[in-house]
Amino acid sequence: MINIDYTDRTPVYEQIIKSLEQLIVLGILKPDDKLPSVRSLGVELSTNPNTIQKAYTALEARGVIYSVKGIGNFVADKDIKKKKLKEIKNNIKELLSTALTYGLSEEELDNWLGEIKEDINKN
Amino acid sequence: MINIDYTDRTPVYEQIIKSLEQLIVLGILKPDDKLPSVRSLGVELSTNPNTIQKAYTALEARGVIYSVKGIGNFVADKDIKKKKLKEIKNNIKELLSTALTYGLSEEELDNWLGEIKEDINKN
Amino acid sequence: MINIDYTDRTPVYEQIIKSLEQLIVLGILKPDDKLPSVRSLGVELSTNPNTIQKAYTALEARGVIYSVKGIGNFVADKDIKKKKLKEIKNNIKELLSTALTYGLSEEELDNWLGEIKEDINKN
Amino acid sequence: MINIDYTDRTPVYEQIIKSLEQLIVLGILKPDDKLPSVRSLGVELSTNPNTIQKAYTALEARGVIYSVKGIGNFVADKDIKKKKLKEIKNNIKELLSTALTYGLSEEELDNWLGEIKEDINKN
DNA sequence: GTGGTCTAGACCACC
DNA sequence: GTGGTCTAGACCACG
Repeated sequence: MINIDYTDRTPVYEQIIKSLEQLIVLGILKPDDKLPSVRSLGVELSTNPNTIQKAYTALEARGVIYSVKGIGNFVADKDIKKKKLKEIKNNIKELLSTALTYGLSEEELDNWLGEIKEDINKN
Repeated sequence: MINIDYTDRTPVYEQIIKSLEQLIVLGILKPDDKLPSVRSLGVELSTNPNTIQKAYTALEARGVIYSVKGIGNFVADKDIKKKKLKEIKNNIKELLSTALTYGLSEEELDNWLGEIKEDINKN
Repeated sequence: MINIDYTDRTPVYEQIIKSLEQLIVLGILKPDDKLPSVRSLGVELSTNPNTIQKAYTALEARGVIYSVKGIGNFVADKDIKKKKLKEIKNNIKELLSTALTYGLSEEELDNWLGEIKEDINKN
Repeated sequence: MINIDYTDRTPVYEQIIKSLEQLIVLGILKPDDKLPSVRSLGVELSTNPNTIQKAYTALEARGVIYSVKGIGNFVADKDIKKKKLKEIKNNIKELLSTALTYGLSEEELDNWLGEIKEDINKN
């Protein structure tokens, strides 16, 4: 379920975080579901268990999962979806505003959005 | 013209690259304009000339500037603008498509875009 | 496997780049093979790790290798061979065309090529 | 008659040397012809007179030109052509031999040469 | 003065 | 341990 791209410059632990958050947002992992153990996921992704641990610790700090000592890690939050969508919206806003300072006219912008929506619908 | 945020975790040389590209895209630096010398910019940004050199070398590798030994570095490309806008467009497309896989309806998406455009026009 | 000529005026880091590209083209280093670490190669070539780093960074920018932080650098491209051969072909073409503008007749040219091929076959 | 490409990484004075040698090989500048003065060529190429002087000094060291104090610089050698052609031949030989070590078969090589000759004849 | 290369030594993030 | 960034200081080639 999780794919790591070692070619990518983004750290492995961040890729794991992103993947897990996605699985939760998509509802594939539901609240109180048990996450794979640090060791087993380490084997599966052929990466260092420390790296998995780092990802889990970060997710716990964000309140996305909670850990029960000696038992395992579990999905916590139901509101990641909202947070993620808000995040995406802000990113888009920032991108569009820099595009405008780069001289993109409002008309071109509307063309862009049209094209993008078409493109996405194709796939 | 260039501001470095030393508290920012993104490398100084990348901040320099980004700033210079922006100045070029905005037309403040035009083709064949001379860039500040590695030493002078080093003093100005109170950073090491090697760091500036690294940024300049990277920009040259990308074809954004060209360098003449013993003379200086100069703006090369007139098409960075297009490239940058394309880059931004692709980023937006990716963000929107993940938003949709996260369950955003087309209607909500249009609301988003409306709000975003309003927000930007305010400033 | 890599030899550096410090009396040569071409920069050390370029010599390293050239050597590594050759090892890859010759198939001695294959895709996803791990390159020596910047530090170990630095010791081996009795040069500064920064110089190795510079070579690796340039190779990564060209898409010849990819780097994984904390792990190492790895061979990426399988098509360097084609690129290199194309490069050579273009160089030959340029040389021959200037030879012709210098007044070399087509007959002499064919003699040349014959001699050259003989010469190479001897060794 | 002389074009300098400041984008090119090869030093200006070497570009000047190459250009002058070419003019001589092509017979545009003939033995005992007077070369432009250091100052006038400096103005023409909008480059530093020192740079021109450096080129002239190098050409004199190679026996391609001779200088008469207070009078000017003059074309000397009639055999540059042979030297140049020999040089080109050696370069081609080297390129071909590396191409072969890179795994180019003799058959492919013959194809190459055919294509190259065609290409040149077109222009 | 300008770019470019290199060294020595340090520090950080990642695994 | 690995890559990556940065500093300080030096030297060379070029114009």
